[in-house]
Amino acid sequence: MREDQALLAFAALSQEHRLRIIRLLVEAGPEGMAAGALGEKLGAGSSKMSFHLSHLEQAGLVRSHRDGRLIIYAVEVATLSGLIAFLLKDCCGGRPEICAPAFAEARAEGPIKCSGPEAPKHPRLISADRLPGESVAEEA
Amino acid sequence: MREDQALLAFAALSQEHRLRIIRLLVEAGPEGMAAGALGEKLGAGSSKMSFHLSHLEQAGLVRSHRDGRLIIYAVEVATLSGLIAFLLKDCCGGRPEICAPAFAEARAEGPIKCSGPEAPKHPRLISADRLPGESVAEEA
DNA sequence: TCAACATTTCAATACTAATGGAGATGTTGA
DNA sequence: TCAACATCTCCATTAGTATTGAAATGTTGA
Repeated sequence: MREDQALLAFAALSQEHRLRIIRLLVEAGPEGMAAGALGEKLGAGSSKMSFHLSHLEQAGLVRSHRDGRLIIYAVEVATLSGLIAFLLKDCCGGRPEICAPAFAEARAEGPIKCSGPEAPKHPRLISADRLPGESVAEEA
Repeated sequence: MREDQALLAFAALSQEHRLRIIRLLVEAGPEGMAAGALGEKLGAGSSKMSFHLSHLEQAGLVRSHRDGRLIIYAVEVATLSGLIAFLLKDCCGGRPEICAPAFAEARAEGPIKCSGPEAPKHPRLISADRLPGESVAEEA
């Protein structure tokens, strides 16, 4: 991932509504979700949703396709994983004191092990009602 | 990491100067770097640097201490790893199709393996002159 | 073709962020 | 104490972002 793409992605994720859209879309999986359904979950009007969704799409974090009168948005997995790789590689640059705790923290308490083949297919990690606060053992 | 902290961190990383500051500080390691030295590397004046550095400090991504007439900035490792963990856990939520490629990409081509104990102490992964463009095998 | 619907686009407004210069603050060595 | 230095703070300006409501676009089923 190039630096300018990473900048766009960070900017896209730095807004509350957009971050929650991404979390909902990750949860929704490859089938994605209609703009209206997302707006309903977030309590945001159609115009607002359209604004943020197009922002996310420009950053390459989601893609969309029309299905009848709905427009379905789904997360662009490659960009998200590219962004994580960017942080791991270009930003944290092989310093184990940065990466190792991240891996540990991501696995600890996390419902799912991420890197193993033993991970379930459709985990539903993020429940929408857990979004505002946080779960249990956090704080980096 | 709480959602609001992650939002702050993403916002902080979404600006070209600030992203480069972080990369320079990761490269510099625990000893950190003086504000002026960073400004010189980035070709930015003192006022601009002060603005961006305090932005990064508010986001918890760097810490500072005075050393004589210099003010030394160093990356706050816990926040950076917490942010990666946030992406892995709360955002990508155990979907291996997101995490696994990130790990693979971070390791492939990357000078250093990240998660193993065999990683060198002081790798100098990022050379400043490689910042604008990119290295070799990228594109998520 | 038409009404109802889902979504986007547009325009106005308010807000926040980025920049550059001038001056203030704190530190050093003489 | 003072001049030189490193950095920060303040101010004005400019640019970009978020929000809202109204209108436009495209789709469906009758």
